[in-house]
Amino acid sequence: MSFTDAENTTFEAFPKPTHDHSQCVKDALAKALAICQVRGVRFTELRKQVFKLVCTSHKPIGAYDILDTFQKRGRKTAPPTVYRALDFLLEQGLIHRIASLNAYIGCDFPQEPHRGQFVICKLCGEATELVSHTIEKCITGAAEKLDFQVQSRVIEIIGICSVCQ
Amino acid sequence: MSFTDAENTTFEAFPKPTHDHSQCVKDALAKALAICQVRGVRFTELRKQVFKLVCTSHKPIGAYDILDTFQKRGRKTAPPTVYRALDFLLEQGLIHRIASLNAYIGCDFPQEPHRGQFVICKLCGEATELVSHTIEKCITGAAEKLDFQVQSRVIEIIGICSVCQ
DNA sequence: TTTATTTTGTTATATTATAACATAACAAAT
DNA sequence: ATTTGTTATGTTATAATATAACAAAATAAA
Repeated sequence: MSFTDAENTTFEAFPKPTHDHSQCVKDALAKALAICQVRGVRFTELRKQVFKLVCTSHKPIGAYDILDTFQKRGRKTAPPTVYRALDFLLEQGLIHRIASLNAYIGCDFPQEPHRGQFVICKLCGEATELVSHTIEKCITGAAEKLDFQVQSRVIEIIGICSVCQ
Repeated sequence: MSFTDAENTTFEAFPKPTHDHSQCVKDALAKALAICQVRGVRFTELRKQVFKLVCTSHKPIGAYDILDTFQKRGRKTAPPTVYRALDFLLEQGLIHRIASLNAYIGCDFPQEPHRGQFVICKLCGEATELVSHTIEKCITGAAEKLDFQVQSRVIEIIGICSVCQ
């Protein structure tokens, strides 16, 4: 369930440790599948497996964590296999990359193209996504004044979440 | 020369290729020196050399570029030497790290502690710094609603600068 | 069912960053 | 000035993240 506040920021509440995560994964998978079907791109078994691993929790996961999991499961996997699947998922907007962590997280709003803005807890590692139109506007405004054509943004807010305080 | 706009965003104009860059370096060095003196921390020769290399241009520079330059100059240097100097400069707020590029850039406003917000040109690699209080407020607002304690942020805007269009 | 395209596998290597321990330089106190 | 503690740098090795280049397999299109 997502919220939209007075400043026109949409966000998911910070994931509570008690929430039913299997439902998150189920929902995310269903959405991803539907999106790929509509777009006529292939949600192959490999990509699905990588996506599921990224969605395993709301903590951003590293490419090599995914690799290790595959290998522990007995699947002989090399880095490019994982990175290619991640690249596909990034292109389709099904996941985001967290630059400050070199890690990947499932997208909460994959239906519509958007730029993720993230709030990341240093202690538990959990992260949640914002879509703030105010931040967007402010960035757009500053960019215009600089005569700068914006193509992408990295917005990551790091600190301590409500659960960990 | 920096500007402040109606949305309370302070920024440097995107560096023009014609600007007198030696003056930038001179100013930055003077500021850095003064700041270190006031704080009673040591702006050693190594740190100064690394700082000068970071300030060589307004393009964020990689740690290994700095390393290579030292080595080309005949100074036998290993990565930790460079990273430690960078860490010092980061701690003192004299430079910033650009997470999306794994690179480092001189700070335009080192006098006062602040969070850098960056606008980075994909084509020429040049970058400039913003200090937008509106973005700050928006982040703070969203964080409050999430009951989240903000410690740091990564704000990087990527696109095409006025010069490269 | 051949052909073209896309996806995945495989090997090697590039890039960025840090751990761990040794030495040197400096500062403070006798 | 000289010992002592502290900070900074040197050195070696390695960890962590990511990509290049080419081969094989799977799928889609003709």
